[in-house]
Amino acid sequence: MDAVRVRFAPSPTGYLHIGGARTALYDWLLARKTGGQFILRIEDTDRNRFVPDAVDDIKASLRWMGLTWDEGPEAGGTAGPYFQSERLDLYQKYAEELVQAGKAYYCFCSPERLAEMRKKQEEAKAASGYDRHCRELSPEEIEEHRAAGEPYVIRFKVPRTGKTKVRDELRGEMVFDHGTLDDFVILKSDGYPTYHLASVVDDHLMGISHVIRGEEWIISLPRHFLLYEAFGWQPPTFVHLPIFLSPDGKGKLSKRHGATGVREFKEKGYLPEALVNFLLLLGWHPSTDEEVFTLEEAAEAFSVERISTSPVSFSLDKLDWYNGIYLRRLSHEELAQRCLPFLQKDGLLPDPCPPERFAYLVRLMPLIQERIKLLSEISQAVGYFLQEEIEPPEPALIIGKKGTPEETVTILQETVAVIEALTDFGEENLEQTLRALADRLALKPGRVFMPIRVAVTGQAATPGLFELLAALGKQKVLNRLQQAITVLRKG
RNA sequence: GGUCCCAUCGUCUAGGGGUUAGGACACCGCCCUUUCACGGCGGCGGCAGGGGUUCGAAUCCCCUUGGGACUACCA
Repeated sequence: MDAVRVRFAPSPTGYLHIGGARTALYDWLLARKTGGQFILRIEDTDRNRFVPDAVDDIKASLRWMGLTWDEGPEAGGTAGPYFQSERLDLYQKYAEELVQAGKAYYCFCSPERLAEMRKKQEEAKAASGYDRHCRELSPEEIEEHRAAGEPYVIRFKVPRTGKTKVRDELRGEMVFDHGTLDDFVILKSDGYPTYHLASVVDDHLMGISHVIRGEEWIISLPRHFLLYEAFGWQPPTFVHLPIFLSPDGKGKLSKRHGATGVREFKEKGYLPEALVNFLLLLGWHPSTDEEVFTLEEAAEAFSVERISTSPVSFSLDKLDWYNGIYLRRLSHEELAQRCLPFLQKDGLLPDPCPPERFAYLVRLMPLIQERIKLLSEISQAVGYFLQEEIEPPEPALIIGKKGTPEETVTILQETVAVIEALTDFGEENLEQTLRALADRLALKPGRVFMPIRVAVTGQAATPGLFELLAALGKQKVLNRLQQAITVLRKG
């Protein structure tokens, strides 16, 4: 088998979309699995929809996911340039070649005429498509138009009869009748190629062995096969990935359905490991029941044959679960590192963060690692440790469902007393002391612990009380206990 | 409208002639427990419908239905 060369070819018309990210992932995986090359090619042939910082976002998002490319922007390579806008002469040359060979022709139809034609077709409920108006122009007529400086496009001359047999690796052979195909544009009037021409020319010139792309392209497959045939080139293997449907089941996934850009997932606090794993299983399945894969493990297990063909509803619930899995796999140091930007954004830690404060953050990680599922939840989880003071909690929250204000004040006062006497503020000693206190007051441990918890954290759901108190430190604990007592007395 | 693709729990899916139709997420219950999580155990829940083929269809074929894609000088 020839060397595997796959390419991810996004169009810089927006930020890297989650669907594109999956395509890139499968590309990368196939290259890795086979020891082949992963190429990044920027398809910037639409000058109207071009978004200036889209290329940067695409590169950054790919890198964030760990999908580095062997050839492409910044990486270089011998098959470049990797921006289609820098290959215009190539497309023009090949388009012209087709014209010379009588397989394509100049078309001088104005956008207005085309719009009019389309309108009529719609009204007549006829099949849509170019009416081949310029297909049989005589050389003289063509010269006349060109001499007049009229803009033109180059259209591919689809055979009037016959069928084209195409092949998708997952779906097998499909046959398209030429009668359903129109003479599509391959070179636009601004000298830029359309996707059809550019991708075929580049895939051939770059030695691409497998084209992995979204299912929305399968309808264009016959055009691409026709182009390969016209050039006398061998088509690559095509793999069309199932489309992502919106979670509500209405149409394909789009911006209206919440986060669809890779960067948005990053900002929401998802780990790239989780996103990658989630995307991996959306359209691909191993032969085992395994569900958790690192990028390397996935590269080992991946195979094109196990990609599915049915449309995928893009529902996020499993992503949260994956995020939890990978969050818990991180070392405390690493977790802290990843949480840091979120805490800085919320003003809970300075930027840059002094080493001692970072060390304290690392110290807190074991307390919250099992309790957050998004990095963005870190501020809520750890805020009361990092802030000197907390808002006085609501009396009702301190007292709890079953307690009385009087009893709660007593509990808190007794707690202050025993804690003040403590010299060893370690977890174990704290537990011993407070359990003994509950015993002495003849109360259930929970009855004693809950008011303390709320008093020092302001929250009812927190890490274990003793580890939390130890991490907070004696002074803060005492201050907040006092504050709670004051609040209860006033209320 | 035309062309094409797709069809197993709510979701992602395994299963490709003989299975009590398997797993994961979500949901519910129980256990663990100072709260919340984590974890463990259990439960709920599915082959779109109709015809064939076959001794036997979730599995193969056809039709219907449903969903989706495309229908640009966008990709």
